Amino acid sequence: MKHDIADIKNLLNRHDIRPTQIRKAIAGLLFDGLDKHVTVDDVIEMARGRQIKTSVASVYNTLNQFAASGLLRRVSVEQGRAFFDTNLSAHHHFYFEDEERLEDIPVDAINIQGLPKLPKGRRIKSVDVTIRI
Amino acid sequence: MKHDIADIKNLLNRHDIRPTQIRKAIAGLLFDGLDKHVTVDDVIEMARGRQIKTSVASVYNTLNQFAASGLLRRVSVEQGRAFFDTNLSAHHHFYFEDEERLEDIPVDAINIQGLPKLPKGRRIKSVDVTIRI
DNA sequence: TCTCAATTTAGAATTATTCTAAAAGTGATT
DNA sequence: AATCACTTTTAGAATAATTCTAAATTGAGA
Repeated sequence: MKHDIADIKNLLNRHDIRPTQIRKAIAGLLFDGLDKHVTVDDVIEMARGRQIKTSVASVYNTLNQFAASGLLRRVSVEQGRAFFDTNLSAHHHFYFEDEERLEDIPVDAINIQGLPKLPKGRRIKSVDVTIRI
Repeated sequence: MKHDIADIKNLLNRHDIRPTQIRKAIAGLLFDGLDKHVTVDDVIEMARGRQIKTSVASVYNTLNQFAASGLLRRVSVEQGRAFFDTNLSAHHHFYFEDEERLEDIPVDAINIQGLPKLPKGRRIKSVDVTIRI
């Protein structure tokens, strides 16, 4: 589902994020209904391509805040750059090492049976399955 | 199984790595029979503690080479530092986010049934399961 | 022991990210 | 619409992990 401007504002409001200019602009780039895995540089380029004037620091601020608010999922597959995933439903990843690129694996394509018992006082924050290919 | 000096030399030879001073020294620190997850800084500190004189660049060179030769497994759970895992048999990981620390999960504690079909011309390099807690 | 390619090293360079503090924007209230 | 209190944005500096460079050192084989 593609979001229009009102949807984007609503989405931000629902997550207690003040819908400022650049937040709306970046949300508009990211939440267009297509699942994406973007780096900070990707977002800077996308913004440039659509004449959105912003700064490197703002892109970092915004993506970090979106991730902290549960609007994006941060994916660590490389020791260098971070990827941000717009697909928030449960799923896994292929990582194409040579292309430095992620691709979603539907959750039901992998059947995980039985998780290990957790150390005391811990709860699961996420279960990440990455298949490197 | 704890390795003595001859074992370490043999281990490097078997992996076509010239057993130089610092390589033997770092291998001696890492391959003592206990599974470890170390960062570059950890190794630098371990070396210092045992009066092994070396440089930051050499630790990077050595760990990178060990990883490339299959003597270590590089683990990417954070966007910043790399972890190097001395346990080469199949297993998974707990990642303690607050402590920035890894712990092994035995392979049979998680039962993965059915992997997705791979994109054309690809083969699996690794299947990494990380449970963030 | 000599030689030469491989290795080590200190420090510079690079890259991703965070920090800082000043300028601009925001939303509520007159 | 003007004011006010706060939040956000931004350029550039700072930080941190890692790689690069080029000179010095080492080590395996003749």
